Amino acid sequence: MSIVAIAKRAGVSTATVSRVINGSAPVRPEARQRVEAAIEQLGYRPNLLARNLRTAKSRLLLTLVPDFGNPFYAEIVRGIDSVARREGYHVLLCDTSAGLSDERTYFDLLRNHMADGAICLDPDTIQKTLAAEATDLFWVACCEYDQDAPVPFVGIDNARAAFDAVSYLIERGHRRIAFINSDERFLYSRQRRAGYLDALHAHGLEAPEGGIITTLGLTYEHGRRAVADMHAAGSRLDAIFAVSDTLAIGAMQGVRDAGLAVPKDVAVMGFDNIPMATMVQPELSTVGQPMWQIGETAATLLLQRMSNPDAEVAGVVLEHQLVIRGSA
Amino acid sequence: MSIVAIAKRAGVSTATVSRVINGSAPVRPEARQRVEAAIEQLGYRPNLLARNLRTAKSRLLLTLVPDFGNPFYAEIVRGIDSVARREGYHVLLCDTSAGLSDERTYFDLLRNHMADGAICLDPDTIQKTLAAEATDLFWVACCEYDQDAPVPFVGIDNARAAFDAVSYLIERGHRRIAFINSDERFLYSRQRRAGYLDALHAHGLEAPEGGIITTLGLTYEHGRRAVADMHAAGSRLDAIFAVSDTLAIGAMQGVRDAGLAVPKDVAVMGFDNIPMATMVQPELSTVGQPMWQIGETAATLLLQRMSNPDAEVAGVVLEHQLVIRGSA
DNA sequence: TTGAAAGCGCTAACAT
DNA sequence: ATGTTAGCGCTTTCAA
Repeated sequence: MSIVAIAKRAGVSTATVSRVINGSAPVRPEARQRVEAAIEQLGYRPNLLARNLRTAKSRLLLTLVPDFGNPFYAEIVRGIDSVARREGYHVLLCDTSAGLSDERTYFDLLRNHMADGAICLDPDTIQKTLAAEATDLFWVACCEYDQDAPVPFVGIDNARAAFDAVSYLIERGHRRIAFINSDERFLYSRQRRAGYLDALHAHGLEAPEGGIITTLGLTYEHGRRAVADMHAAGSRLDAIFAVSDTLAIGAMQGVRDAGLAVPKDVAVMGFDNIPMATMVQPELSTVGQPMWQIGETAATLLLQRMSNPDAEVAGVVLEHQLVIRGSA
Repeated sequence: MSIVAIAKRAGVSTATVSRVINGSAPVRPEARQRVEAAIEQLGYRPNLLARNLRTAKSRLLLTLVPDFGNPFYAEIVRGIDSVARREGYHVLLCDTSAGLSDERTYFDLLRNHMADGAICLDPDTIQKTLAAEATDLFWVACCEYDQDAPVPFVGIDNARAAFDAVSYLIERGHRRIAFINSDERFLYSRQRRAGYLDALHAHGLEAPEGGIITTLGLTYEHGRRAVADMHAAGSRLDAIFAVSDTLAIGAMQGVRDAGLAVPKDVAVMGFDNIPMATMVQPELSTVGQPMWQIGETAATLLLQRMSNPDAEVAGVVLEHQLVIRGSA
C-alpha cells in the first residue's frame, strides 16, 4: 500500500499525490478531492521511512541524559519534549547511566542519520571527545557546558549559584559547612565545588576536616551514606550543602540517623528545587534551577542551529534562585 | 558518501560491502580487509534511513507514558530501555500527559513505520480505541491491562494488592480508612478502589463519609490537597490509603498541616514503593511493585510478539509486596 | 497544474 | 565468493 495505489485510484500521478499530502504545490481542487478520497478509503498512511530517506531527515532529536530517574533530568526532558513536539519532532531518549554502551554509540545515531540533532546532558569529559570526533553534527550542550567550546549551550552559572548558597549559610552563622558533591567528571560538580570554596574563603573560612565528600551517584541513599561517612570520620559540622536535592534529602535522613536535628543541629541546603523539596520535614532550602525552561531552551537552540547552521553559536545562561525554606 | 564509494575504493561490488557490514554472507578475508580499510579511511557510516526503508524496520520502540516525571513510570521506562538496548532497539519516548496531541497521533508512528512496536502505559480507555483502530499493529499493554483483550500485557493484580493493603490497615485496628484515588479513567484506579471497598466490606466496614477522594494528578501536591479537602469536609479518619506513593507522601504533609501526627493519629499507606518512600519521616509503608521488572517484561513481550506474530498472546501478572515501614 | 522519471542508500534475489 | 540489478516508497526536478 503505497502512494502508487492512491495515484492509481485517484487517476493522477504519484507526484500529485505527494503534492496533496505535503501541500507542497498547488493542485486543482477536483484532483485534490479525488486524492483525499482515495487516501481516506484505502486508509493510506505515508511511509515515513521512505520520506526520511528521500528528504534525508528523520525528524528525531536525540537526548542523552545521565539518569532520567532523577526528577531534575526528567523535568528537563519534558521541557525538551514540549518544544520538539510543537515543531514536529520526536525525542529519542538515551539514558547513559546504564553505562553499558558508551555515549559514542548513541552519537552514532546522528552520524547514521537516525537523528537530526542531539541534546547532550552528559559530563563535559564526554562532550569533549564527542566534539572532537563529531564535527559538523548538530548538537547542543545542556547543563554541562564549556563557555569556550564552539557548541551552543544552556545552563546556569554553577559557581555563582554555589557561592550564593554557601554565602547564605555563612550569613546565617554557620561556620563548619560540609559539601556533598557528586561525580566530579561533571563540570557542574567542579564548578560548584569552586563556588563553595570561594564563598568559604571570602569569609575567611575553610572546609571542615573530611567535610568534602564525593558520591558516585545522585540517589537519596548516596546522600544518606555521605553523612554517615562524615560522622564515622568524626567530622563535626553545623551545615551541609549538597549539589542535588536528592542528595540533600538523603543527607537530612543521615543527620537524623545520627540523632541530630535539621536545622537546629545541622542546616541542610540542596540544589535544583525538585517537587519533592517541599515534601520533607522541614522543607528543603535549595538553589532553584528553571528546569523546564532549560529543556525548552536546549531544544530551541538545537532547532535554530539545525535550521541555520552558519549562524553564530548562542549560549544561554539562565538565572538560578535561592529558595529558602525550613532546612537552612 | 555511500556504500558505492566504499565499493569503488575497495574494488568490490556494493553487495560485498553490504555483506561485510552486516556479516550476512561469507566474504573472502582479503576482500573483507579491503572493505574494512576503505570504511575506516573514508569514515563511512551506513545510512540507517536507507537500511530501514529497505528492510522495512526502524528498530525503534514507542513508549507511551502518562507522565514520566513520576518516579514510578521513570523506573519502568528504564526497565524497558534496558532490554530494548540489549536487543538493538532504541526507545521513542512520548509523554502523553502533555495531552496536547492525542495518543492516536503517537500511534500513527506505528502505522507510518517509524516504530516497529509500542508499549502503552496509558489508560485502558485509550487502549480500547487504540485496539479498535489499530489491528495488526504490534503493541503491548503495561500496568493498564484488560485480561480479556487480545493484547499481551504485564502488570500486577491491582484489586488484590489494594485488598491486601487495606486488610493490613484493618488488622492494625484502623476503622475509618480514607482512600485517595487518582484519575479513574485508569483501570488500576477502578481496580484498587474495588479492592479497597472489598476489604472494608469483608470486615463489615464502610468507607468514611467523604473518605474517597479522586485527584486529577499524581503530584505530591495533589495528595496534600486531598487531605486538606477531607478535613475541610469534616471527615474524621484514622488511616489513609493512597494509590500512589507520591500521593501518599503528599498526604503525610497534609496530615501534618492539620496538626496531626503520622502514624499516631492517622496512618498512611502508599503504593509503588518508589525510592523516595524511605526518605520521609516516618518512612512510608506501601505496596511494592517490581517496576524495573514490569518494564523489562513489557519490552520482552513486545519483542516476542514482533518476532512471532502468530504465537499465542501472553499475559504476565507479577507479584506485589506489602512493604511495612513506619507510616502504617 | 500535472506527469514522467530519476534517485535517496541500502539489501537481497539471482546469476555466475 | 562475488557481482548485477531490482526495487523499498517517497520527493522533486524537468518538461509539457
